Amino acid sequence: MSPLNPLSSLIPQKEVRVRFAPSPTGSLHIGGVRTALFNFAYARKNGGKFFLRIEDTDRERSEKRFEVEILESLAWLGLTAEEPFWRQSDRLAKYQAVVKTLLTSGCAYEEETDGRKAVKFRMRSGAIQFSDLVHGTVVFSGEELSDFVIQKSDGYPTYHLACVVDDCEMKITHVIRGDDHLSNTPRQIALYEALEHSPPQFAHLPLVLGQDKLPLSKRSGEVALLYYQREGYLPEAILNYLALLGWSPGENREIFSLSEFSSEFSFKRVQKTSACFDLEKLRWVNKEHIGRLPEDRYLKEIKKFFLPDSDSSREKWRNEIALLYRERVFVLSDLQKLADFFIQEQPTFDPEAVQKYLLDVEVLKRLNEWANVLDLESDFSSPQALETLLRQTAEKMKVKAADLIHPTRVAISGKAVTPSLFEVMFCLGKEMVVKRLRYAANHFSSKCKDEVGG
RNA sequence: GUCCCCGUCGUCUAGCCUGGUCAGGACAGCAGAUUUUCGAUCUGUCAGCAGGGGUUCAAAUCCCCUCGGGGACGCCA
Repeated sequence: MSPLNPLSSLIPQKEVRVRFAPSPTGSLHIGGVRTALFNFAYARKNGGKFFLRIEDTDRERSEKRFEVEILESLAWLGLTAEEPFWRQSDRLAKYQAVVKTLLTSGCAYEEETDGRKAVKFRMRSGAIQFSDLVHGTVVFSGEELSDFVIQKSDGYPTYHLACVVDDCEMKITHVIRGDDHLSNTPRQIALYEALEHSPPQFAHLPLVLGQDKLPLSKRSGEVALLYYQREGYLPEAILNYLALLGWSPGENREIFSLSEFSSEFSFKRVQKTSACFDLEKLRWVNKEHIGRLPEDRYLKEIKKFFLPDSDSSREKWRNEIALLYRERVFVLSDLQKLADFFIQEQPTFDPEAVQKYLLDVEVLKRLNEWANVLDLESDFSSPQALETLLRQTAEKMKVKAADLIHPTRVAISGKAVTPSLFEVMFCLGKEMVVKRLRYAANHFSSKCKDEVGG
């Protein structure tokens, strides 16, 4: 017995075991990811184990493809669970055996409705109290709870029964799940009692709501994790943002890694109130993570979204462009929209940009001259050389540099907004720049309004 | 309806447990700067303790009520 802490030797330190238990009735959604994340973090924090359990007791709605998708999504996120994972449909015999003992002990009874025979659990009376790690003490009264079905007429267990039986067998120590299960808890505690098993600790996390303040649903914008993956959100950014929904490190720090979150996680800092999913902030968090990526990782990730099949000869060129846009990319798929003119034969002209900078006879005349200058003698060896040349040319034309810069930008990119024009010209190359300047000068001249009025 | 949970800027939150710093930060918004544009960057700024009672010298913080939101009450999970 330690003289410093006599209690430590009396209370055996139980290994922390938690689980994420989705049902494969749809794509993994961001609320589910958040639940998985908090489970994962709590296990990590306590040197415990994180399990995955597929709750596929709804024969109608469960689909194998969703199970596969959930597995892949968790792997992509890096929320790795113990192998192998559990699947409830593999354990029907176990549930049926438990139902039998409950029937025998009188805790359950059969009931026939509309010719279908199910088994119901006899809810006990009296107070049912538990201590929730997020909410503190919660008390329900057994009288308010009615008996409930634990085995369906098809022989499958219902959620409550399967969940409790598995949590017992998996030796789950902490059930960390969404707030929507808070009122299910007294029913499950009654089941633990009937099975003569002590209940685990419970922690009910605040719900993630859609932007409309309503619970996540198909109507509340995009809820599937897969969508965010395809848009080019980084797993670390999604996890970081979701961690912020209901938890904070307690200081003014918002960008952190999964391992930082895991080592700092505590239920003491978990919010009791539900949180709205804010796409704008997620985008910002994603941008912050993109900015923190090592260059090679950034290039590797962006490659999935920009010229993914380019051969090695264009690899260098693609990387130059990607780097040019690095601080402008919020989600990886932004690049293909922002830098589309690099890979298109002709840029797609933004009508507003054209209107503002190109529809002027004098401007187009200058662009033509400028194209000739570039064609004849230009030094495309560096962005700096191009800038010098442009400023000299503007001076000869007796116009401000900006009066040549903006039209050039629109002519070669079709856009009013790009990174530094000289970097863009440099990446695009002499041939393409000259060609596009001449095309614009020619093409838009017919569209200029005769200002003299005719 | 009954029971349970929750209520700090538009949104995410710090502060609450252990009353006493102009209620702090972030995203969005707005304004300004850079003038090679802006959805980039930098700077500044607006905005909140749901309401009402109490306890106290002092309440976002403790207590009660009201109101508001959410959840459960499925042979869904």
